[in-house]
Amino acid sequence: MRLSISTNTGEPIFRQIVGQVSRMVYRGQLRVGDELSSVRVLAEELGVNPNTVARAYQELVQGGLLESRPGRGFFVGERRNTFSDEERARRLDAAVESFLQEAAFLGTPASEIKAALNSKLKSTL
Amino acid sequence: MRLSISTNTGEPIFRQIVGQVSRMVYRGQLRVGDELSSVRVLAEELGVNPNTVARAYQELVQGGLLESRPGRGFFVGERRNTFSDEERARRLDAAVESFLQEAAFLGTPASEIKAALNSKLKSTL
DNA sequence: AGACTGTATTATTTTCATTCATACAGATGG
DNA sequence: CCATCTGTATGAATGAAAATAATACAGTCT
Repeated sequence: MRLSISTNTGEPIFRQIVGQVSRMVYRGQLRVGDELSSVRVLAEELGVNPNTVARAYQELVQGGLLESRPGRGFFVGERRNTFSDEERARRLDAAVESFLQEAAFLGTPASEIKAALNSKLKSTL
Repeated sequence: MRLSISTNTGEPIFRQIVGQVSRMVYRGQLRVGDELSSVRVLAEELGVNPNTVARAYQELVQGGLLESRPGRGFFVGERRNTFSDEERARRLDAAVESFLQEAAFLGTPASEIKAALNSKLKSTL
């Protein structure tokens, strides 16, 4: 399933997994019905504890991207809206704000900010 | 200086300060030569430890936004490039990636992603 | 039956942000 | 000159969260 984690970034491992799987679903690299690596297998591949993977997968279930079939595995599900409009807007706003704060810290011009975003949106979707 | 922090978000306080000051400089709400609230005063205002504010300010000095004048205070300085092009590109890329991961997790359409970003770029700059 | 799956629980370790308590030196104004 | 601001530095303690570890149990599949 080709996931990669970094341990030096401060970004929690379970959150890295959530983010990467989210993007793979978003891009269509993972489609409805696809089965994910099992908790234990992915944990082995990444060299982390199974509990950590399980937590990430649970988060993705809560987020409406995955379905759990006990005894079988985790599968990409039909997208469900698990957040209220307010909650979703609030989280998106926080994400934008966080992004712009880092861009401002780096002194990145607005044009360059848009370019960086657009390039990633086009090249991967 | 109107800064606001939240303690429930998981985002470290010192990082919130760095981000907010960065944005104020980026917007021009803080201009070259302007003096910032002193470490102890801002700490009092925010109800946090002076060390936390000091750490944030130090980070902003490292980032090339502020200058420290011992015994006098912190001031907005002429913007210095303290990061190599590679480092800057790397950090910007990481920020974009993090942003897109959250957007993907929320299932936000590309059009909405751009809209959210553009609205913040226009309304504040 | 055996080997996988997810799930659950409890305890422990680790890491990091934050607080607390001081202390010291430079700058400033009365 | 002295009081009071400023930044800087240090070391210890606290707290919270992530991650690990060790099991155990139940469902599924061949």
